[in-house]
Amino acid sequence: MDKGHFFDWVFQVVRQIPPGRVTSYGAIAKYIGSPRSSRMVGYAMNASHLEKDIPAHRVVNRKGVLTGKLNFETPETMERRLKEEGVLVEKDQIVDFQKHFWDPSLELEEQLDDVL
DNA sequence: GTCTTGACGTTTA
DNA sequence: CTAAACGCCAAGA
Repeated sequence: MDKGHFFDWVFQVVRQIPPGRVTSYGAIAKYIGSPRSSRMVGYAMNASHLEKDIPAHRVVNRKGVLTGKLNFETPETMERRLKEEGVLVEKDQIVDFQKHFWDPSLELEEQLDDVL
């Protein structure tokens, strides 16, 4: 609940994204309790390259477009990694985005329920 | 303390 | 249908 942990929350959620799945900035923002802070999620991703084990390539905008691919080591890294995980990408856009979509507010809820 | 900048999302023209 | 503008909120200067 600490304000300064906004980035950390984002990082934690992104780490939970399973391979072959993708999510949106808005979904993460909503999950951490700031539905209007979708931009901040992307902003946090910008710093994610400093962190470790942050699959930022699995985070795209609501349309499923690889907006931040230029921010990666190389512009092709994001698309290549997604394809390696079985996610088809056509012109910087994920094919069947909704099909691969992973909603933390849903998926993580089941995990919590399973733990409880 | 203010001002600028964004890997976004929604609303209007 | 596409394009542009607005709103949103946290960090860095």
